Amino acid sequence: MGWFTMVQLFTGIDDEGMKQLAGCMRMRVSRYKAGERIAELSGKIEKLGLFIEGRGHLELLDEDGVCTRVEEYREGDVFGELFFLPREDSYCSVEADEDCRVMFLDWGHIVRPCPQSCVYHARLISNLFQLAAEKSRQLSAYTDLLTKRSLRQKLLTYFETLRREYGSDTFLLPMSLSSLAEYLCVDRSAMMRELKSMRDDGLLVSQKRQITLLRRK
Amino acid sequence: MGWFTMVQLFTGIDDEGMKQLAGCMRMRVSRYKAGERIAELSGKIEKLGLFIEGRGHLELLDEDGVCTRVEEYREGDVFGELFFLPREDSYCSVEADEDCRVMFLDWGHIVRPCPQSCVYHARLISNLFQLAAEKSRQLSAYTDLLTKRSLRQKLLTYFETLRREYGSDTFLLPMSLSSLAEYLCVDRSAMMRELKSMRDDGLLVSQKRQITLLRRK
DNA sequence: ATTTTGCTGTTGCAAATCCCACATATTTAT
DNA sequence: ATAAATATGTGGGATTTGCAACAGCAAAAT
Repeated sequence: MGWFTMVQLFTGIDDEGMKQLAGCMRMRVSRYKAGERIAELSGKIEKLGLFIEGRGHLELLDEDGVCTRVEEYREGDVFGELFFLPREDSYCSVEADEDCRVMFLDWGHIVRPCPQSCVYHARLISNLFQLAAEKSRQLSAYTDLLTKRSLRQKLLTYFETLRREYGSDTFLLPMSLSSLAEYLCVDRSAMMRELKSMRDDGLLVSQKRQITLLRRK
Repeated sequence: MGWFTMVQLFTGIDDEGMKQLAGCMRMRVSRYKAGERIAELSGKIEKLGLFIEGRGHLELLDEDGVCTRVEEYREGDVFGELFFLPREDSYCSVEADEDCRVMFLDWGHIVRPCPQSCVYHARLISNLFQLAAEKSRQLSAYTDLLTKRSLRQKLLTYFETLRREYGSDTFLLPMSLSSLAEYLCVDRSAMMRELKSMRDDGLLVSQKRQITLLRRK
């Protein structure tokens, strides 16, 4: 089987299907050097890209000229207006952090009814819906975090998702403590203090990025 | 033209198209009394509903048995796993707040390639993608708010979106000040204090729900 | 007409959080 | 191997925010 079997966008599609889709969707692969611009996102759904090799990110230039990295991409990740629809008045682009190979699919051909009305086409659409739904879920989970009123609640909520994900009370944070503070939108020193306080209260054991939740309930 | 022309889900679809789709999608309309359960959402995309009449909401029962209203629906609004995909371990349902009429579309028939590969079908799918993208954008805008570190920044960010929306420096808040505080996840009295401080600093004029932004930049 | 309920506006005080500064690992680059 | 950059851990002190309480007002219910 080809490389694409590992890509969520193409789950359920075999070699035969890929061959058929490649023509039907006008798939094309482009190469980019680190630092190059891969695509610009508009206010309408019209592009769909897939990172085949290398890493990149989506950045947003706000009206004050401030540039922020909004999403990070690596092999297998998709981007496009379906997943991030910029406001009309902002400039938004996907940039290569390393040398990349990126596949583009023509949006018009995705939505347009396939002359052969092939099952592969339907599967691709289904996969896209799945990806869109998961993206929403992810965003919801994040807002759920942010709406928590106290630092402790934020940490616990986040740790809880990690516990579920790893299926274990002990896990390693997938990022540095500094980054975690940023992610939770709190001050790092305040977070360290709160972590200590949670250790003191017997809620968890922690050392560097290793956390063990106690008091399962 | 029919009532459905005003519904985002059916934009671009005429009477003829609706007739064709109705059979093709196995559309069916059900009635519910206030308080009744309209649907349960699972962890897989398999349902799509549309409020034709009446209001309702989506609620989530978390593992501790705490119930929260997550989304509110009125005429023309859609719901389903595409828009809110619950975690496997949670119970999630749509409930009627008033007497309702709700249309259901069969998800299998939406994704399955249409034997006639009709353009209406393609348009519906396209509309669904559009709705999914807008849902994501909305969530992103909200997280953007919540990631702001200070109360003042939260207020300004929110007011800025209202200014854009209304196209005017003066506007009426679409909710009570109390609800706004909840929405921004801050204490109401703290918010009132901050509003006063912003008035003192000449950033805006405000009285009750009426806001006028000064210092446009 | 009266009561009840909810929204607005304000205050003192307590608690949580942020900012800054420093010391020590640990990792990365040269 | 050495230097530089980044990550971790801690603390003091200023600031922001949350909490609780109250009063005036307006809308809605009785």
